[in-house]
Amino acid sequence: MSPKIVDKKAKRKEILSATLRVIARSGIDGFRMIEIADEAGVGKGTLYEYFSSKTDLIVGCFADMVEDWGEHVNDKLGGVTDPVTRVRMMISTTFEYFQGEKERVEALFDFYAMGIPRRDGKPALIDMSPLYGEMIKQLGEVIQAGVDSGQFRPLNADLAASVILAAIDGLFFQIALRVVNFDELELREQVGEIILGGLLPGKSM
Amino acid sequence: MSPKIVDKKAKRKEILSATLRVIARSGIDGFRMIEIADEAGVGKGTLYEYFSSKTDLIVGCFADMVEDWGEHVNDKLGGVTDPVTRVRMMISTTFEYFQGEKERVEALFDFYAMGIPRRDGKPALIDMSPLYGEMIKQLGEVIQAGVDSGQFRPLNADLAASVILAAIDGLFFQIALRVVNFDELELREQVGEIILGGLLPGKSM
Amino acid sequence: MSPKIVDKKAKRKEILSATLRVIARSGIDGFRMIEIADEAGVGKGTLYEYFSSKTDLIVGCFADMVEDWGEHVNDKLGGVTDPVTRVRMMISTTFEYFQGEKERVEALFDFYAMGIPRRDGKPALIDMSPLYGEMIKQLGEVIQAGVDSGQFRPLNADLAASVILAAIDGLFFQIALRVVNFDELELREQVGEIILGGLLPGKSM
Amino acid sequence: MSPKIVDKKAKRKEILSATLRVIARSGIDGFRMIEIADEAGVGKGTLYEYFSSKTDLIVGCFADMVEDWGEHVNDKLGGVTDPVTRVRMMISTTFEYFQGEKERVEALFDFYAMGIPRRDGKPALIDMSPLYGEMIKQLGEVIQAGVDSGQFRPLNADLAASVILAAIDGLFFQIALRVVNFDELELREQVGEIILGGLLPGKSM
DNA sequence: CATGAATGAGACTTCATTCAT
DNA sequence: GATGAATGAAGTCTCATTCAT
Repeated sequence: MSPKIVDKKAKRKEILSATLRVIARSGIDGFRMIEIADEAGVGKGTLYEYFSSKTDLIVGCFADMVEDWGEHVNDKLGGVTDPVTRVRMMISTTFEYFQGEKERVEALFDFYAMGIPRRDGKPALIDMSPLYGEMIKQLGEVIQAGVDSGQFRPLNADLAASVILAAIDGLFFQIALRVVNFDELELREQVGEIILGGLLPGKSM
Repeated sequence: MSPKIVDKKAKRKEILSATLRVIARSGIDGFRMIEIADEAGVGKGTLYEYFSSKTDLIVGCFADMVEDWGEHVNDKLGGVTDPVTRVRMMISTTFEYFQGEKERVEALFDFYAMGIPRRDGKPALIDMSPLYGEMIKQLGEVIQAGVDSGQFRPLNADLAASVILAAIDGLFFQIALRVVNFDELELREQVGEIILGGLLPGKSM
Repeated sequence: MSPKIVDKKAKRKEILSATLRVIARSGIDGFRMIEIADEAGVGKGTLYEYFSSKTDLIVGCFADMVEDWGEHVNDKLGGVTDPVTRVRMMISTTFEYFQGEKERVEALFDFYAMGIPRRDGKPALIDMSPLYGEMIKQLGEVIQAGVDSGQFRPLNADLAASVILAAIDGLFFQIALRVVNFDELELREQVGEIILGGLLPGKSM
Repeated sequence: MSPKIVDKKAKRKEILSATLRVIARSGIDGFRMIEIADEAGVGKGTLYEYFSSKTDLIVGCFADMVEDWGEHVNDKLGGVTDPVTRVRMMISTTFEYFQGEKERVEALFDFYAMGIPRRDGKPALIDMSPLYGEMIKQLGEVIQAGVDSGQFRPLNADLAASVILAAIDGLFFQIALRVVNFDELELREQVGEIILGGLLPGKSM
């Protein structure tokens, strides 16, 4: 009579969380739906109650991570208005976020591979262009503000934004490869300064 | 007595070339061996005369590209000794190499996804750690020379090398996403300067 | 909550039964998994729910037949203690069992071919040595008892057991070849007596 | 001008000999044409100069062995006319022949499996019925002569021939399994007597 | 709602056979 | 005559997805 009460929201989140762990562990091509089911502690059929297909699950997992990352960064940058500080904090909170759960970094490049538009016409599973376009735009505006205020060198703000985001992505790859390790705060800040170094006007350090 | 004479080296190269094009077009998980065979204009069985498995083919394809890139860069950097010039040229020739054949960029992140070490114990298909370790070491030495000569700011040379390589990787991703396009020389040089900007001592530009 | 309920034991048995029929019909090398699936009325994938590989299926099929044959013989020999009767009945019930379903005889030599140890090191798919060792031992003990009681001539009991089992095997081959046909009880008993003849002390018949 | 002179007969024989060794080593389903080529020291294409297909090669190999065995037995039985001696020698020379080259025994049951007529209509690769029919007929005549002369008990001569051939076949199987070993002459003769025992009139041995 | 047994499309890989040299 | 590179048909096995319970 009284239908079982299920917190669909929470179970969905749990499935997404399990998916991230599994992708990090087995890679996107390698993993099987049964792994997700086992990891999430549900039956295989249940996955299809929440996601219409494997692809849908992967896309949902990436979208969830991006949204989560966005919230994390926005929380931290809340009232900060100074351009230099905003850029510096964007970099540091991003490292902080991804290093908080290693799975995020380990899964990241699986998602990236899925985001490349292919020549064969069929759209990439995940269309990341809008995401990157937006990120570049937002970061570019901050940088432009910094340029206008004289805190940054006069440079192509959008290009600078591209490079900063690129450096972060590339460093995540090296972290995933385990050729660098930024767990120590000091190193992380040094990297931040090197990245920022390209923007700051001449200083002797 | 006089068997058919075949240039196995050339045919192997042709298969690798076809493989790169197919990976760029269809992605690493998506492509099927028959696609490579068709693209290379050989029979399916022939692929297995040259590569023992799909994995072997993928690994061979990446190794071939890395080797080719290495030769390309070394050719260009031949007699150059000045650290600043070496770094600048490494960046520019790398962009030049990858943009020379768009397939390289489009396939790159498929390879990257395969290079991530997984928690599940089984080794990554492609172990890129040594490659990156070596690249960081070599670039780091050049940067260190520049630091010693006062041409670069005093900074952690290996970390700076990491960041430069990271920025290049990350920019390739954006190129693959088509959110940036460095086909124009001018833009490419601007990017080079932004990346280098982090290393150069204060200057007003 | 209430998943589909399936009698896995019965379905496994049905698959084994289908396998025997298919091997009898098409031979061990010739048959394809789809034939088994069709014969058993299940999908191809289902076979792999019950057996991990084609080899596993073949091995299981033989093991099942041997077990079934053993039970059949033991049932019949239940309370029989007289050595001569036991040997005679072992022979007759074995013929009875295998002729009860012609597929058994027709598949037998496919299994036998798989039981031969190969020089190349890799173990035979089916290790029949223990089975034959055990059969010889058990039959040998019965014969020895007959020798001790004077019902059989004094002879090497294990060797005699070997020869009896050999004659049965060899006759199955001729049955499969259709050069002899022991469907008639009379012939079957004549054969039994010829085989036994080697053991019994001089008699004029 | 002068065409290469090749002893096709000898090369054919060498290929057949290599085939027997390979079948003994790898089994009939397992072996590959390249193995035969390597074992015979010729190219793969050369095999097809002498045999039209893999099947043809297998059939030729078995036929060759049977012919060779026939000659061997006939040589030994040359002038022997006494039925008992002929039967005894047929048994002993057959053991001698097959144990002379272990490959023969090891390959035998692969051939046997191919000789079973299948229900699916298509004829067995090797039709052994005529061979066995002929063997039974010939051995049966000898036994009948022995029965007529009073040297054998009065029994169904063809049935007895069947049983004797069956016992030999079955013992070869046990030899191949390595559960018995008749390399020692004494054992071989004991076995011969046990087999013959079924035929000889009462004697106390 | 939840489950997992069943399914079959699809992909890799093998290997007998061909044929240009 | 001899060879072995090339081929593609064919078979095993995987795994996303469905659906009866």
